[in-house]
Amino acid sequence: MVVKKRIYYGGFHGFIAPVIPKAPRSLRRRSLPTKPSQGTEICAIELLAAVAGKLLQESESSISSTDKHEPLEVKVKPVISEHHDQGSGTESQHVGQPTNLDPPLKEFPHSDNDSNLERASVFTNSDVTQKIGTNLKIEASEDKTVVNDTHSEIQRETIEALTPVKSYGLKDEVESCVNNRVLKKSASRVHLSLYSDHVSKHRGNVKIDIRDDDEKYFRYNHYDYSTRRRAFGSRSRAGYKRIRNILTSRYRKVAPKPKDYGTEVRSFYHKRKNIYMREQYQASKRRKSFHHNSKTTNTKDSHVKFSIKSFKVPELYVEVPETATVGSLKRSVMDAITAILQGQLHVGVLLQGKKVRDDNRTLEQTGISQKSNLETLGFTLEPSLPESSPSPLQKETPPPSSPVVDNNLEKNQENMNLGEVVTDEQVTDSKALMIVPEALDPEILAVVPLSEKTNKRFELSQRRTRRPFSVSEVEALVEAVETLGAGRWRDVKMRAFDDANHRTYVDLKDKWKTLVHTASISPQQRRGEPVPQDLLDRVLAAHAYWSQHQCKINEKQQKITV
DNA sequence: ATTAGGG
DNA sequence: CCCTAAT
Repeated sequence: MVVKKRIYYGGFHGFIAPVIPKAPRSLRRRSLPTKPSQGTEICAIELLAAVAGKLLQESESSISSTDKHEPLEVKVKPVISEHHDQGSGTESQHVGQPTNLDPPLKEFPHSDNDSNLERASVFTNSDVTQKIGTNLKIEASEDKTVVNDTHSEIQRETIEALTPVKSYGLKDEVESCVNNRVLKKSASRVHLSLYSDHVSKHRGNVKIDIRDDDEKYFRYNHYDYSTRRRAFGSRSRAGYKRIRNILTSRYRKVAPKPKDYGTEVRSFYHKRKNIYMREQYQASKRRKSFHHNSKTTNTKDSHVKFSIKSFKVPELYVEVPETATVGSLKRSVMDAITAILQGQLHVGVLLQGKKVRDDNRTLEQTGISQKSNLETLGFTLEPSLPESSPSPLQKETPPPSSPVVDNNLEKNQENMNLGEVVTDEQVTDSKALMIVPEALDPEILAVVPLSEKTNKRFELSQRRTRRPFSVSEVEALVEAVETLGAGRWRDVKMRAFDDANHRTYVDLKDKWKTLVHTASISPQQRRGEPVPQDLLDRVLAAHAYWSQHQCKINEKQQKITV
């Protein structure tokens, strides 16, 4: 029998799942805001991961609401750091001086914790955003005849404009982050510099769930001011179960079937911590820059002027052993960043969320003009990585920007099993791409505790690959329902799909539902592999029959009860 | 674990 | 397909 969300408390291969008392769903889902315990240290790295997760969430939610350019407000409460001894300065002193790595908060008069938070927020907005943002200015002509202004041109210029960023103080920023094991202002500062785009566009809060190696569980700063988003951070436990289930499920054919790692896995689990940073840079939809008074404004060759605040960058994946030195962590982070920035970069052009593929059309033809909505113009960086797992059976090689590592271990395997090809036409979703600095053991990765957003990510990626019913399957289903009736899906499953592990009775039920619908609409409206009309007729007949049959049963039952 | 139905 | 409520 196929199990999806079952908990195996026996643990597998030495990995013991935490026993969680079950409560009603409504209660379990509720996560009460919890104040941080006093004096608890937050590792900067974990904060980094948390912020990254938060930003990821922000970016995801922002897809549907791109117009909410609100500043990110990071509600991280610095627990340990002390500013009492710091003199108070004026705020304006350091604004715009990002290279100053001194704790920025000391510039503000110290009061209580809450004001600390505010200060952090202020700092990030004023400082970091400016930095990267002002570095990229691009100008392109709208008219091809005047200037070579195809998309390739834009892309080239974009890369050139990006170049300064490489040498620019990114490294210092990152390293200053890593230097602080205890949460300090500079830590959050770095995060935000990495996500400067979000800083300028989103408002949110950060919740940090930290679990230590002994499964203790802390929740920090659950300042959920936003009502439009579902809280994340209350599902770490569930995430564990998820992972375990995934590994043990026959449906989810995740590649890593653990060998006999036994205690090895466990010790590993205690040794390592996973930092899973995913970042989504919302492709900058920069507003028009304002050059209306310029003399060069003719009617003939209008130019498209815009600036790029930041780029949508694929996720960063960083894994570091807990026993590693801080220095090596620095290098790992640096590697991940440089790998993106120095690798073969491609620039994708997005217009209204859709990728512009034709490099040869003019901006005008594509609809990119100063008059039109330049806010919807965006760019993505698309590193091209070496194929991690070339699958000979894969008929269609995914574009370099598409997910390579992520959950494709599973997908690839399924593809091979079924000969199916997953075509990711979600061009706007070129997010999942990992930079793995060091060789990564997927088996271990799956067992290592994952941070919250990783869980979410993992779960999201676990949607089963679509498997359209074949005609023969439909035939079998129809036959079974004809004899057993609609509603006895478990019996239908056992009768006709007992050996098809990937078809649950829910699937069969759903399929029947769609079959009935398909049969009742005109052939022109149907999609997918056409189902023979005679089968559809049988569907309708069976549906009608069993509907009536059900009615009769109900009537009888009613008479009996009355 | 199954069933029913909405998303 | 997924998710949930209700059995």
